[in-house]
Amino acid sequence: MTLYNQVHEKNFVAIDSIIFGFDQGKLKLLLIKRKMPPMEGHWSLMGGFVGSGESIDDAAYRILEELTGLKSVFLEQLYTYGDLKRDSADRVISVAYYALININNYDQAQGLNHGARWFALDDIPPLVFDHNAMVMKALRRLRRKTIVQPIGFELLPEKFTLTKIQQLYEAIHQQPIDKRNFRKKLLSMGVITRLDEKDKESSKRGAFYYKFDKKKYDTLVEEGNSFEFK
Amino acid sequence: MTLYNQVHEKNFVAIDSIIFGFDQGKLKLLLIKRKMPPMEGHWSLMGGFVGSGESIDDAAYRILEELTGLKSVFLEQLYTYGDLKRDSADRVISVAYYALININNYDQAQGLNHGARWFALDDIPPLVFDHNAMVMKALRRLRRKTIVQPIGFELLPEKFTLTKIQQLYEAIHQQPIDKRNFRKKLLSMGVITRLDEKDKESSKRGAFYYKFDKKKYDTLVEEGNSFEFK
DNA sequence: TATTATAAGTGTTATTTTTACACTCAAAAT
DNA sequence: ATTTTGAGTGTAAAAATAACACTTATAATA
Repeated sequence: MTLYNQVHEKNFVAIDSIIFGFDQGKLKLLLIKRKMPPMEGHWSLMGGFVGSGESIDDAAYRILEELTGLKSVFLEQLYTYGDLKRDSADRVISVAYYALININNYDQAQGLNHGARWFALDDIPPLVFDHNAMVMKALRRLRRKTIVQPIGFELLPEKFTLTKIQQLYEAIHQQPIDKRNFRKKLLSMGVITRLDEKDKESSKRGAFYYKFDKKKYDTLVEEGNSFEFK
Repeated sequence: MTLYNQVHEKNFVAIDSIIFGFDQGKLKLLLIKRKMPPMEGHWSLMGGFVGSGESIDDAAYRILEELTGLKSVFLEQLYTYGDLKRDSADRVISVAYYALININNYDQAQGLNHGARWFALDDIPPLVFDHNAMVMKALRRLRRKTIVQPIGFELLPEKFTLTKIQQLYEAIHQQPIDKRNFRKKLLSMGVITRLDEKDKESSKRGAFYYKFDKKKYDTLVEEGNSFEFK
């Protein structure tokens, strides 16, 4: 018995995860088929309850790992949903997180346990509760954030071509970008480095691989400059 | 007994409010003296627990009104703090909200009940738990948001002079702004209207009052344009 | 009533950033 | 040898931003 127990009520607190991936030029979302009532069998975000002995960040990482097998990936709190009737079974407050993962690293076996499937963004089915609203909010956040911070790279393999990253930005912002302007600006920021290796998959000529240079980015930030990319 | 009760644990969920005001050219914060253990007598954000029968937004409005007497003011969810040990008495998950109020409308009598006082931003005392971190986060959010949305007006009286709003922006962003450029840009957005009335308080000559024109702003947004102010 | 003091108000130019736009190159496949 | 395909590259116009200083209206004062 502690100080607050006499006086105040407790609530269920859950986590829901919006998991973004990028594949075949499309931004995608990892959804699961809900295995328990209410709404059993419906498409849903991955989620789970926050235990009384874990922080909400820890809970979010635990739940993400359970579905994807991934531990150290980009995961950021999005928003907390606290309407009374949002979960049809009981009063549950849900803290939504969004994750950006490199789709190649995703552990399919684990996903299948939950009936998980990747959906292209323009193909998201109706989801349980307020999950569609969560997705929309996450998407808006992703759009804004990729302008101001170099988090897009989280969705790509370590080595990527300029064409790939342009396609990623086009998918996120859903609009075509001028190739020359894009490259000029991205390279001028000096946070990606060209490797000596070429990708020969997608063209005969081959395209240079680049990688994100975290050190240079950190220096840039320390100097008070900012990544700004629109 | 409902579906989730057998299996999952509940947690205390609280609200904490970062309440901004603007007075005498300074951005200010409304803080209270904590009236109960733990940390009784220390400076703190206004807060309270979320009941099992109210939404978190409702709880935030209720708590804000209790301190300020104000109902329909700008109030937005900031971030949810969920570390295990953040409250020294028990495990409490706290959803932080920030409010922007016109300091003249604030009900002082009600504030005094809670031992409330306004603090200039560069004069914030050490606060209980993680409240100083909440304040910093709210400030960063306010800075970003005032660039992208016309929420600064929430901190001003309905009628304000161009000098006042410039002082507000200077206080928020903590840097001087060129007077001519500021006016040119703000007026060119066409979301404030000049009144026929002058403020004679702060100068002999008098300065025209302006008011924010929500209708024009809404039209601007509908047309796909955006308020962008740096 | 003339002078002074104070904040309000106002335009132009240089610099920087953003946008628009089309051809050559390298290499594999035929 | 020719064709096909995506990779790679520069310049000029337009727009946005930044820098900068004097005049005006009025109340207070001499």
